Amino acid sequence: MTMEIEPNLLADVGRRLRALRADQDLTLEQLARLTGISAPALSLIETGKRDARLTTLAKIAAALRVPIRTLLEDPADAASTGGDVPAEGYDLGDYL
Amino acid sequence: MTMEIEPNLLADVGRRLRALRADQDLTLEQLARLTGISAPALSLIETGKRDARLTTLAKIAAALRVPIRTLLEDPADAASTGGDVPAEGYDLGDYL
DNA sequence: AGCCATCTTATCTTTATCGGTAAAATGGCG
DNA sequence: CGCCATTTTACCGATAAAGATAAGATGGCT
Repeated sequence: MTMEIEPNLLADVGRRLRALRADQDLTLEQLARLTGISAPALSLIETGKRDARLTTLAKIAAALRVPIRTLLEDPADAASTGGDVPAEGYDLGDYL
Repeated sequence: MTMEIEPNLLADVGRRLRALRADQDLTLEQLARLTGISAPALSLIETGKRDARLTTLAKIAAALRVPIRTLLEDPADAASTGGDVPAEGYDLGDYL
């Protein structure tokens, strides 16, 4: 279960981005000036229609003054922060 | 201090990626098959020479069985997980 | 030294991001 | 209702990612 790449990853990140921007009462135009990313590009990212590059997300996060990881984490499962490694006894079967 | 986009963001992510892959004793070839991303592309990402897209990082994280955020967080400042928003009384000055 | 696995780098093609601009939706608000 | 800000969408050109493949480089190991 859940082996796809989370099809709404982009939409989720976009939603968080938009919420963050709204929190600071910024328009796309203003964020565009802060980031150097055009407003249309920001719109596409926020609406989950564009697969942004890592440095692009980093610029936006920097302008919004939040760590990049904030854009990716579900506030819900953010509780499990502290233990990450998958137990190491993980076998890939006949995949390899 | 540190207002740039963190010039070694890609190198840092690459290092974490490589460490994660080493932990599971995977070769680039094997990870390539698991992710659908070519081994050369993985190599470029791990050496910080390529600015990967978000879904690309997501595929790799999924194959390595770690949350995507793991690739972006410095284990050092991972302690501060829990409070993110920058206090809201943040002013952008005459930037806008 | 020679072999072998692994990783790196290079080249090429396809595809997508991204900035710019301009034009359409959307949404208040008087 | 018509304005106006904001956002969305569409097109363009330039740059870059990503797959494929092949050629080097690196390193271990007998």
